[in-house]
Amino acid sequence: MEAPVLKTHGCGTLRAEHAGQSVTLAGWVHRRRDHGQLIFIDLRDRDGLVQVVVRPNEQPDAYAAANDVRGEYVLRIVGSVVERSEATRNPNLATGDVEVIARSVEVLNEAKTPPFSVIEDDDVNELVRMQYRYIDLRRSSMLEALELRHRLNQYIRDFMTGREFLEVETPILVAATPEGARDYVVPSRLTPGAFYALPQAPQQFKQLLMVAGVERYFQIARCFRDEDLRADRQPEFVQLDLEWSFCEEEDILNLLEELFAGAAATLRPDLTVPRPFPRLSWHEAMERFGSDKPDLRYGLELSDCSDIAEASSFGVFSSAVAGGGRVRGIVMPGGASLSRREVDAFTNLAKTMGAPGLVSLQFSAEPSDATEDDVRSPVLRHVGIDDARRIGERCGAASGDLVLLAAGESGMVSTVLDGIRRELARRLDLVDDSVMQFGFVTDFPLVEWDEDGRRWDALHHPFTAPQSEDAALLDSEPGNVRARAYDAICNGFELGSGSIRIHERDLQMQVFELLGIGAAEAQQRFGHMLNAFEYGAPPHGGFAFGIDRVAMLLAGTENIREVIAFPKTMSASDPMTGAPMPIADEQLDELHLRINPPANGQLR
RNA sequence: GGCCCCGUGGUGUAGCGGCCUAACACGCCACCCUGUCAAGGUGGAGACCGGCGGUUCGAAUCCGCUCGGGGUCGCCA
Repeated sequence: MEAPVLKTHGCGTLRAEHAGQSVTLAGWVHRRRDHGQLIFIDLRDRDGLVQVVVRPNEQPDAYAAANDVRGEYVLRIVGSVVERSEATRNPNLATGDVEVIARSVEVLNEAKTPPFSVIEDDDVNELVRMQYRYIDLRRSSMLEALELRHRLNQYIRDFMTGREFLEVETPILVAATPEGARDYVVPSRLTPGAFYALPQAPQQFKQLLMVAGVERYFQIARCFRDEDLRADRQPEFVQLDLEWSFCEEEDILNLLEELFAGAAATLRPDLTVPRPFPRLSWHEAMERFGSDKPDLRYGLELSDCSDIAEASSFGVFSSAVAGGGRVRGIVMPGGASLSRREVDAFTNLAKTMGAPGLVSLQFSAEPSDATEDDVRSPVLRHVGIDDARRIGERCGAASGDLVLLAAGESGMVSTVLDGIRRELARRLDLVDDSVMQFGFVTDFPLVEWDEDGRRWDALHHPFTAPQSEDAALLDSEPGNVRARAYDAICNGFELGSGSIRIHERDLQMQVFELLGIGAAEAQQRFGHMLNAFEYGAPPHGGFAFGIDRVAMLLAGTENIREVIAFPKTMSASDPMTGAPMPIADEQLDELHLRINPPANGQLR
């Protein structure tokens, strides 16, 4: 690093080879140890820590200044690097072979006692951390997260540049899109009553860049979605957005595999990244794991017992199947020894995810030759020993195992068993933190039926191409049309998704129609896309993945806020700046806006 | 929108109906101390228990509402 005027060296950079040199350091007081006639100051800057020694006899002024110094004071120290004696070296410190004998100690700024420790990695209330984020970010784990993110961005830029992708910036003030996520909206002053939206993704622009002949585009793009937050979801986030002309699925998946594997190897060489990345179809993922983003680090696969249930005399089972639903199960190895109370805990978990309950079967013998005495279940007399045996065998249960079954609407059953599966993996300690298990999920359905809206909705987005062999089904059975769409997953998280796009006007119109967007509406809302398709649009496809999430996984945390410098709370607010906040009446007037208070009358 | 968890000195926790005019650790302040590096020693300050209301002779402890934080289902094309 080029030294600025006020310092010559980074604190953490000093080594034995610097011994004898005069240095000027500047940084924060990490710790101060006062021995009366000898004061040690651990001085911290971005490079790390070094011990500064201040003695009264040699430099009375420096000593006097050091006496008044407190934690987090900003100091400038002029002194000499000396090698420590053998007995006083500190092997736990990178700079532990040396120390700096201070000639002068200058207080550049004082500091109040921080609201929480910069030193300890305490579990401090996140609200407080966010209120004082500038202090929180001083903690080494947070600084490391910032550095990791920087290096990830750097890696991505180099990688994409090396493959001749062109970084192009797209607008932040864009047109609103009624589909998909709720838009963040910005009022227009020059066009009273009109609004911009903040982009949910640069989707249309990047496709238009393909029409423009850019061929290979990428952007580290800021995206906005006004939806409820989660541990892995923020209202504004950063994506690597890419689009590629004349490519097919294989090109993109291979590119992504190289990118993810390379980034992981560079940033976290200590982690294992199994290759090639497994690929499974959406259908397979849902059948085997009940999730389109399964954690592939462990098994615990699901089994379908719908046929057994259909013929069952147990009403819960038969009516579930009769009503168009399914009955599926998962095995907990060794779960037969769980108490009723422990099994009920799983049922309660299932209830939080929408299941009326769970059916449990605990086998104390091999299911194939289990008698009624070998199966413990609250509903054994309803299910009957024969079906219990069949279910146990179907699920692959062994003696000593617990089978948990969910019955009902297919989507709910998947949600519930996915949740149970994750919980079982935790309980059974099957989650290997040293592995980043990437994978691809392919062949997503093109559309799904929206029961509330009574219409077909694009699963990915309306520009996704259908698979050519399914194109004939677009009119007859749209629900069975597979899209040329794919997701990247890792350790149970969705990293991002992409697709081969439609580049022909007619097909695009056909899909719009399927989605209930008539010709007039399509022209009005997507006219620019349709027009562009008439001026030589190349075949193209692309992808976008969340950089925050990748950074989170590389950092080994399950909370996205830990890798975002200034994140928002669950209510999408920033306790430090107070955003969002009311604006002045003059501002409202200028924008021709009036506040319409909510029914409960509560305003900030 | 639903459900779950949490809210006690600066920080993290304990206390879960009277023993609490609230305890412990770290931090903070003062004094002592020339080799520590989670320094040490002695002494000290600091919360009325998120807010409001209720139950009770009595509440940090029970109940209701509310605010805030976290998690999750729905939502996130």
